[in-house]
Amino acid sequence: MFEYITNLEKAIESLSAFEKDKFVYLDTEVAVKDFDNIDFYNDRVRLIQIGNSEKIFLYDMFSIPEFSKYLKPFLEEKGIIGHNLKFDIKFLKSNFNIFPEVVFDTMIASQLLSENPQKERHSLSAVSYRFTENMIEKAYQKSSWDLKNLSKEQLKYAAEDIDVLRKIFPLLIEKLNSLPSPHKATGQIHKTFGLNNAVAAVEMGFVPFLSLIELIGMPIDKEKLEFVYKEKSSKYQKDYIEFVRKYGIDPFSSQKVAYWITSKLGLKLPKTQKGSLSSQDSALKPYIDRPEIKTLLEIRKEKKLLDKLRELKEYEKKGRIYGEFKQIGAPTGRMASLKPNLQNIPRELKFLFKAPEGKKLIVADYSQIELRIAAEYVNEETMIKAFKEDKDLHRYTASLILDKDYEAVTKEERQMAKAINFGLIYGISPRSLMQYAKNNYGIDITLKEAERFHARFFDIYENFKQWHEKIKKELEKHRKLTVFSLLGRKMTVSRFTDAVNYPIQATGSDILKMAAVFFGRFAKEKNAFIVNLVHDEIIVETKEDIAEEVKEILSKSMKNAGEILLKKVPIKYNMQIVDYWDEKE
DNA sequence: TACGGTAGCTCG
DNA sequence: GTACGAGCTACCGTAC
Repeated sequence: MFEYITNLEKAIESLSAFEKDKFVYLDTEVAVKDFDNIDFYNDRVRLIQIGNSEKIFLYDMFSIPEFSKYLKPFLEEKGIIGHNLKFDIKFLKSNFNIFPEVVFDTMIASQLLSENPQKERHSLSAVSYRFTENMIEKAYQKSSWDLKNLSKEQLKYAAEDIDVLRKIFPLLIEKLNSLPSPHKATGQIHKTFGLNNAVAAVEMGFVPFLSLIELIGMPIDKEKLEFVYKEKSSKYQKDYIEFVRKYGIDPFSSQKVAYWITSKLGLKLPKTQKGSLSSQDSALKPYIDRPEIKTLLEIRKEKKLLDKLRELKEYEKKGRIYGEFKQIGAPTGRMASLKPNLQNIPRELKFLFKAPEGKKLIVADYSQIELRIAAEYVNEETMIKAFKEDKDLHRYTASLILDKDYEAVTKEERQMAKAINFGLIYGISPRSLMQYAKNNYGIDITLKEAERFHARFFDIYENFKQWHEKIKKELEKHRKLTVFSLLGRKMTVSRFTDAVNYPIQATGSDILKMAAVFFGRFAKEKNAFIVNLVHDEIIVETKEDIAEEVKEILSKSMKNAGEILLKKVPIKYNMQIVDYWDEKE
């Protein structure tokens, strides 16, 4: 049963029912104008539902907006259990300046427990069905929550979600706690919910701060965006027309381009998988010395940048871009960014992202984090030693493979070694190494040579060899393998390359998320906010006069996070106070 | 006309 | 035997 509250006194009094609870269940219903385009600043919260094991109250925030004053200390003290709390926290923060930090998100929990988090659904109804086999009705979720009088059905629906949370929470906690966890969860979240799994504790801690990132948005120079768009647009149109006039070819018609290049220009092109002639950029690159090819590639590049500019323009609102993040976007725990994707902004456009007047950006990234993780993960002493001596790892690998002096390694040799080093993380084969060298550096090496480099690499870094062999054996035997990040994120793989890559990539995401949580907590009073996260990079927006202070906090956060998981390999990161995202280097 | 899958690009 | 992860657009074939 539930109680619908529209009276302030009753509302205040009702809170005493939760006196003894460490945590409460929470949900909100919001009057949203357009569900495809939710406006977290202008759409209004109608209901806040709060419950414990016995009671459920539905607070009508249209009737009692003053109640938020009482709710703020209450919700910021108690633990909060909810489903997809990023949504609720964004509204609580924007509507009432309420920001709970001790939370347990049942959606995140479900994702962490899933063997295939991308392919399974994690809506409240899906999770409820998976864990309790109860079907629930979500038809009222998008009903009109701005009606003067809410219907009985709406209220019943609003209360039901709390009831579902009550049922699934203990099941989720128990399952999370039964996962192996090499690190012990500590702190408020662990204490409040009895959550012992460290990965889950980090993810839960991250939920409020990811909510803030989305709510605050990434600052962009609107005027510059408009200007650059217009400029590039007219240049592109001019170049495109000029090209068609000159050569009679549409640079985007792959068929015609391939015919033109092979028949008219007499050049050779590789085949695509389906057997037709390939005219993708990489196939044309070898002929970049020819002016017509160079122009063609330039036009394609212009078009791509123009498309991206159009996309940014579309999402820009008053000098900011409010993107979305999927907290667990990949099985490795990496986030995904969408609407728009702020994690694949072309380098050439990063200068558009600019701190507003009186503000600065702090742009920070971990240096070669994945190689450092790999060295730690397999305890590869030769590589650990190189990192300890602060060597340029690619140059170092080249010098060992080629048996040359560290100083004598050429640029090309270093590039080659870089490919091998990266190949290590991805589980490269000699064949792909050969392909890579050819495609990316135009270096023609034979399969034999690639095999020799490959073998030499594993002679030098012995523990990597043993690691790879162990994985291969296990996979042959069982077809499947469970691997863990250094924090303990669990992933089941069936491909060799995944078994090699996942624990490394996942440890990187563990570190970044921990750093973001530390920063969020340390910088709370500074009014400084993370505005973007890109796998190994953190971008903070801060007032100019305290930028140095905030930079120190960020530095500490990144260091602490890294050192929790990397005990043998030193952490390294770059950090700069700038106006533009691309200002560093 | 709407949808699903793929290729090819961007980033890490 | 397979170099890892993501999102977005354009494009193409298929279903209605």
